[in-house]
Amino acid sequence: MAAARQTEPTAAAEAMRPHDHGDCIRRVLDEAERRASEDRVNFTPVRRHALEILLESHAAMPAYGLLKRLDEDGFGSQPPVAYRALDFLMEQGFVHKVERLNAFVACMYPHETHTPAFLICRNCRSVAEACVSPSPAALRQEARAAGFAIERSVMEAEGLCSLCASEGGAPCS
Amino acid sequence: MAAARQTEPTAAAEAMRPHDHGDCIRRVLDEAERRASEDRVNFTPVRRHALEILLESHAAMPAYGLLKRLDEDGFGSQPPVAYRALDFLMEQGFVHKVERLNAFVACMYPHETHTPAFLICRNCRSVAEACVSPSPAALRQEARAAGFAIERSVMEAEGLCSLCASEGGAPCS
DNA sequence: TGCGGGACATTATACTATAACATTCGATGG
DNA sequence: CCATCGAATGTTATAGTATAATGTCCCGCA
Repeated sequence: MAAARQTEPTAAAEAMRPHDHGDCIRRVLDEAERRASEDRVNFTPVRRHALEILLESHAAMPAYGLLKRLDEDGFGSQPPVAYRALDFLMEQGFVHKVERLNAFVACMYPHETHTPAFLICRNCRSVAEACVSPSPAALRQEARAAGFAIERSVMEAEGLCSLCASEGGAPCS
Repeated sequence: MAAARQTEPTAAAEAMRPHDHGDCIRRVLDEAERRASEDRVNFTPVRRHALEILLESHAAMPAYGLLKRLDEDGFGSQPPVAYRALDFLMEQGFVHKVERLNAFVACMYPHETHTPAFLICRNCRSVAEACVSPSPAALRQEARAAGFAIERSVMEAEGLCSLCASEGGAPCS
């Protein structure tokens, strides 16, 4: 197992490792619930369930994968079902889109607005959200000089996670 | 005109402004030509022409937009024509994919390997490639701790360019 | 009671990307 | 000279992603 080679227990390192999702699911879901009622937005069943599904999977999930799950659970089978839920969840900052994969992940740090940064394994598609803010400062500087108003930004790193690297290409988890 | 409000003449600021593309097209194309023959890779007519088209447009172009242009110029009308050329150009680092737009831009700094960073106007879809390397260092640090091997990374900022901001939503150029 | 708006349902379609296999053509070596 | 190997291209089909457009339902509120 590659897990023994970890050097420091960072957030990304933790996320890459198998662990009990029960705790983080409950924690994030509670936080989302709280934020939603605070902001007076409508956290409807389908929206809540979509978030639950993404939290369970704890990996990048394509919209049509989410849709399939929602359909199985009785929420409808048409694309807008998934995309509307995702739009809402992204607006609220509960979910990020991983552009490189055309897939979606639940945000693990919903308590703070941030520039998400992902470590994406091109082999098993596992996605760890780094909690660093990888210097949007420099980009903001550039943007200011260009008169450009940044509204959203993403940094994505693709590569091979430790498990996939050590296990010769087998998908991890 | 918003251009008067620029503070510093950075690369992004320059790219956002209308200018004579002739020079940068020739410069980049020459550089690409040189690098291709140096690396013994096959810079075929369709690949070269695809790069020319992207350089002319100097904005994010979708694959099917490129395909349409290639078809008009007699290079074939089927999707693989465009995607194969794009794959080659991206491998060589002559073109970047702007994930957020599912679109492609010619790289303005083909002489050096870098982590591209884009300033994407959500209104006119203009794309300026910033020449800063926005601290992949922090992400690399995280990645190392997680045993994750970064192979490619991108930072994307979406917002409103100065022209679109000042002209109330009209597309620029 | 009527009205307005947000959420949801439904249908259709546009857009993005790749799989799979056939063909061509030039370089290389026997 | 010819075999053949591989890179590039041609061709057909299909998978996957996303949104437009329109109508309905339901709840809060004047």
